[in-house]
Amino acid sequence: MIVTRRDEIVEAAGVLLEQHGRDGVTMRAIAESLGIRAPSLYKHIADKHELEVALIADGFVQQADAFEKALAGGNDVPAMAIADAYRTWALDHPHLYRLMTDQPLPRDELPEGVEERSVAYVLEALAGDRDCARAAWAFAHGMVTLELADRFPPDADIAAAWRTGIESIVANVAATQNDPQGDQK
Amino acid sequence: MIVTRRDEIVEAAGVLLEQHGRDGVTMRAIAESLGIRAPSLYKHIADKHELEVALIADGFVQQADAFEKALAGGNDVPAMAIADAYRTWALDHPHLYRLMTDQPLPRDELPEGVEERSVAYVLEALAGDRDCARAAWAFAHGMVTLELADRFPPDADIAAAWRTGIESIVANVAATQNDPQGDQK
DNA sequence: TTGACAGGCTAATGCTGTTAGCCTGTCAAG
DNA sequence: CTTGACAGGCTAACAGCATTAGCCTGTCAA
Repeated sequence: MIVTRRDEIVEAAGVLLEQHGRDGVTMRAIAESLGIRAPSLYKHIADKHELEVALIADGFVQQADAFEKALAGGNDVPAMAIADAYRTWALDHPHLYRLMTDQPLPRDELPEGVEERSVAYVLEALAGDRDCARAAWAFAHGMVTLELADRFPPDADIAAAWRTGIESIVANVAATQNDPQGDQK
Repeated sequence: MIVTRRDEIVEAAGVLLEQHGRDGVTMRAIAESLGIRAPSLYKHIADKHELEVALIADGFVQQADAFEKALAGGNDVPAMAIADAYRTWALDHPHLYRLMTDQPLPRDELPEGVEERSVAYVLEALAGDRDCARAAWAFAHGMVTLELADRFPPDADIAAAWRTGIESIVANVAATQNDPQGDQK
């Protein structure tokens, strides 16, 4: 597998992002960590935005890999396994996670299928119920961003809130499955 | 009620935020909309951060007011009323909403009680169940940010996902109420 | 040997927040 | 009245940001 200069640039940007957060990712810093000057970067990438898109795409792949591993584990309730993996991955890569979710997704610029793969695992874990999958996804995303932004009080039992949320939604899936037409009782 | 120059500055910043998004809020733009020059702003505020904190504090008040009005409405399920108000307010003030949630909350710099008031309504709507309140809050926050970031596919029934999520969590509250010790069946 | 091109470079531009230092109008104290 | 302080403007300037223009050099194919 050949490593182009562009790949090196993206990787350097990724390292800076993890280590120094979003503000640490400047064109000068990226260039410096490669031993060149900032304007030279533009021989390989169009602009900083393209760099961010590459990082985001990378993030989706990593995230989907984490989901896959979690589901493969097996014994757990699938939804809970995904939820754990979601939280763990996000807390392990806070800056990348925020980069991926802070802004409208630049779908057109992302490689085909990269987003879908990640979403597919969530859908699978919720037995294909789209509304529940979206609710679970939103819940997980909300939990993570609130935790990353220190919005929960210090004494909050965050794990309990996760269990409560996921169990509630899973129960709803089960109910819908048993009673697909939504007939009453 | 006296309006200080500082108030005018904060208000001008708020208008710019609503109209042109976060990037539109520059010290020069704020100054220009008041007919003065950027450096003069520093006679009234310490730095841009202080300005953002003021906008955030304002946002919490607005949000809490919206919740209050929603709960006062009455006939609905309280949790659903709050959820609707949450979504509506956020979609009406997308830039302010993001400013409020994008970054770790600068709690020390916020006026006392401003955050608590907003949270209290959510807790009230969930019958005081803290885990469920946190789950519901995270769910709502996640739904809003995903919607604002265009993360749902165009054909997604967002309202249905809201209903699914809130109903799931409310059902869980009811269950816990009836069975507070968590005994089985 | 020539010519093209990849990939560096410096210099410069226009944006950002922010500081230093100056000036002027208002207003209270002597 | 006059004096002096101060509030609140101002210009000039700085450092850091992404980015562009234009130049130079080493490599490699024709």
